[in-house]
Amino acid sequence: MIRGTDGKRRSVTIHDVAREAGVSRGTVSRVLNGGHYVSPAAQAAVNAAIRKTGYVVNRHARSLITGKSDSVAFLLTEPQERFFEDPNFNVLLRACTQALAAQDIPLLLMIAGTEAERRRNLRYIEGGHVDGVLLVSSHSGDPVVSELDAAGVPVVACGKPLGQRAQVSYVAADDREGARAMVRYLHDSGRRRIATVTGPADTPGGVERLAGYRDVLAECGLPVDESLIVPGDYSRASGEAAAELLLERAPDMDAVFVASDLMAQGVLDTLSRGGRRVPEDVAVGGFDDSPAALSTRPGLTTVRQPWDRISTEMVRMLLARIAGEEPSAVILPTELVRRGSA
Amino acid sequence: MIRGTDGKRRSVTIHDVAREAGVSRGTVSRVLNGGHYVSPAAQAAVNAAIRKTGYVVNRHARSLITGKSDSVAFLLTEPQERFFEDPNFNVLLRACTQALAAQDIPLLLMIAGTEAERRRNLRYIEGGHVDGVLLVSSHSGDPVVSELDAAGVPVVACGKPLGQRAQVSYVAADDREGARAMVRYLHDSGRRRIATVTGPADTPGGVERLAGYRDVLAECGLPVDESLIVPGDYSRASGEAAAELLLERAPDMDAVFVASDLMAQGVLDTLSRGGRRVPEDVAVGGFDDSPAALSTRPGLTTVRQPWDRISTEMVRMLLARIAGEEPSAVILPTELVRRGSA
DNA sequence: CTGAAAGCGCTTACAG
DNA sequence: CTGAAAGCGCTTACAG
Repeated sequence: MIRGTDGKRRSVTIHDVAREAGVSRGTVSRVLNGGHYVSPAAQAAVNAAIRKTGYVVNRHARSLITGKSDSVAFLLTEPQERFFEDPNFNVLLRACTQALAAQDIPLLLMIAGTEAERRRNLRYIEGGHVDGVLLVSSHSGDPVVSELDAAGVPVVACGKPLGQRAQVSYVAADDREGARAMVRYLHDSGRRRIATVTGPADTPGGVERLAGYRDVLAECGLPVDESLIVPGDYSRASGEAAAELLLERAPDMDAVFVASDLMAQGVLDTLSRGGRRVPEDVAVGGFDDSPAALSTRPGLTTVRQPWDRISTEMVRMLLARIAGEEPSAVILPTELVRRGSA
Repeated sequence: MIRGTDGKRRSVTIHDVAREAGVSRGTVSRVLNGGHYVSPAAQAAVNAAIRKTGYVVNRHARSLITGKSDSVAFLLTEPQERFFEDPNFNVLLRACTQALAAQDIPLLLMIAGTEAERRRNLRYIEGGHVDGVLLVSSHSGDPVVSELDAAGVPVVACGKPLGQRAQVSYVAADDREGARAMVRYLHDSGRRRIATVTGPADTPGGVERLAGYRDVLAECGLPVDESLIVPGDYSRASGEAAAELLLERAPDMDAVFVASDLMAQGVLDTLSRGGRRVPEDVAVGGFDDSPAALSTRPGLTTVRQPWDRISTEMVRMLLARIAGEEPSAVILPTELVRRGSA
C-alpha cells in the first residue's frame, strides 16, 4: 500500500517502482519477467525499488495481456460421496496443492458431482480461467475428459482414463504389477484358495488388479475358480457384502486379495464376525496403503500407491503440457507393505 | 472462440457482442452487471447476442477494474497431518466448495503447514488475489488471524479463534451444550463414574467440551474426580493412550465422554483389548459424528456437528463481510446421535 | 540495453 | 436510457 497525492491508500504499481528506480515501466517489467535484456545496474535498481516499495505484481493485469491465468484446477468428477470418503483423496489433494504452491500456482478446487456442477465448472475452465486441469475421474467414458480435450485445455488425469478416444496425459500406479506382487506373496506364504474382491469393472483399478490376480494364478498353475471372484465398488460396505458372499460360496478359502483398503476393512469386519481368525484362517491383502490400513486389527498388509510421486508427477506433467509438450503417460511402481493381516 | 479478420482464433469479447447486438460496449457491460439503466429492447438484443456468440466475460479484465477477484481462499493452518486425517475436514471442504460454486465463486485451496508456506500464502492473499478467506485454524494465537485482519482481508473462521485481539467473524457448533447433552445422556442412563478424554487446551473444542462435562457433573451433584479427566490431541492414537491411562487409574469407570470421534475410535480399541464390553461395562460417547462414527463396532453414540450448516453459514458470512458488513459470530446447535456404544 | 507507445478486455463516471 | 472516452496495471513489439 502507498498513499496517493490525494492521501488515499492505493496499491503500489509498476509505475511506482519505475519512478523509485529511475527507469521506465518497460524495464521494470523486464526484470519481473526474467531479467533478459536488462543491464545489471538497472536490474539492481529495480530490485531495490521493489523491496523498498513492497511491490507485488497484479496478476489480473498480467493475465489480461498474457492470456494465462497462472492457476490450475483440481477437478473431481467422481460421484463425490464415495471419493470424499476415501482417505487417498486427501493425500492426493494435499500433495498436489503443495507441489503447485512450490511454483506459486494456486489450485482451484472444483467438484462436479451433479450435471449442473459439471456444466458450471466446464464453462469456467473453458472460459480460460485456469491454464490446465488435474483431473480425478475414474469412471469409464467420462464426458468431461473429451470436452476438456476438445476445448484444448491441458489435462493430466490421475489414473488411466478408460474408454477415451482423446489422447490424454495421465499418471498411474502400476496396478497390475502391484496386484501380482500381492497375490504372489499370498501364494508364497502357502495359501492355495485365494479369493479376490475387485473394484468396479469400469475403473482401471477394477480391471488391472483383477488381471494381476489372474496372471499369478496362471503362473502358479492354480485353477481360476470364478466363484472366488467377487466384485465390489471400493466402499467399505461392499467389502463386507463381498466377504459374506465368499464365506458362503467358499468356506474353505484361505486368503483374499482385496482391491482397496477400504473394502479390506469391510472384509476384515465380516471375517471376524464370521469367526475367522486373520491371518491364521484367512490371510487378507489390501491395496492403497491408505490411512485405513493402519487402523485395522491386525494391521493390513497392502500394496502402497506412491501418492507423493503421483502428485508430483501430475503437477510436473501438467506444467509441461501447459508449456506445449505433447501428452504422455507415467506408470509408477508400487510397493508391498507387510503388516499383520497376511 | 471466433475467427478474427486474419483468420486466427481469438475469444469473443464484449466488443463482438456489442457489434452483434448493435449497441455500444458500455451497454453490454451494463446488462452484464445487473441490467440497470438499460432499455428492455437493448437488454434483449444483448442477451441474444451473448447467446449467439457464446460470450463469457474475461474475469481478469473485470478484476483489473473492480479491484475484486471474485474468488475466495480456503486456508488451512492446522498442522496438516492431523487435520487431513480428520474426516470432518473433507465434509467442511466439500460443503464450502459447493456453497461457493453456487455463487460462481471459485475456491482456492491453500495449506500453510510450514512457515514458508504461511508466508507465501499470506503474500498471495494480501496481494489482493482473493476477496476473502475461509480460515481453518484451531490453535490458539495463530498469527495468521491477526495478520489477515491487519491487512484488511475479510475472514471467517471455522470455530472460535482463541487468543485473538482481532475481532474476527466465526461460526462454530455449540460445543459446550453438545457436551452437556452427551454427559447428561450418560448420566440419565445410569452411569456414575463418567470419565472424559479432552481435546487440546488451546482449541475451543478442548476447552468448551470439558466445560460442558463439568457443568453436568455439578448439575447432577456428582463429584469431579480429576483423575477421570485425561487430555488428548484429537488423534486416534491419543485416544488409545488416554483409555489405557483411565483403565489403570479408574478401573471402575462406567462411561467415557470423548471429545472427538477419532479419539473415541482409539478408546474403543483399547477398551476391547482390555476386555471391557461396550456399552455393557463402559459406555462411550464421541463428538463430531464423523464418518468414523459409523465404522466402529458397536456404532458410536456421538454429538453431531452440523457441518452443512457450518459451511453454508461460513460462506454466507464471508460474502457479507466482503460486501462490507461488520464481523459477527454464529453458534449452531448440535444433535445427539444414538448408536450402540452408549 | 532502454524508453515510448499500443493494447489486453473490461467498467464507469460523464455528458447528453 | 445510451455512447464515447478514460483508465485499471501490466507486457511486448518497435525503434533507437
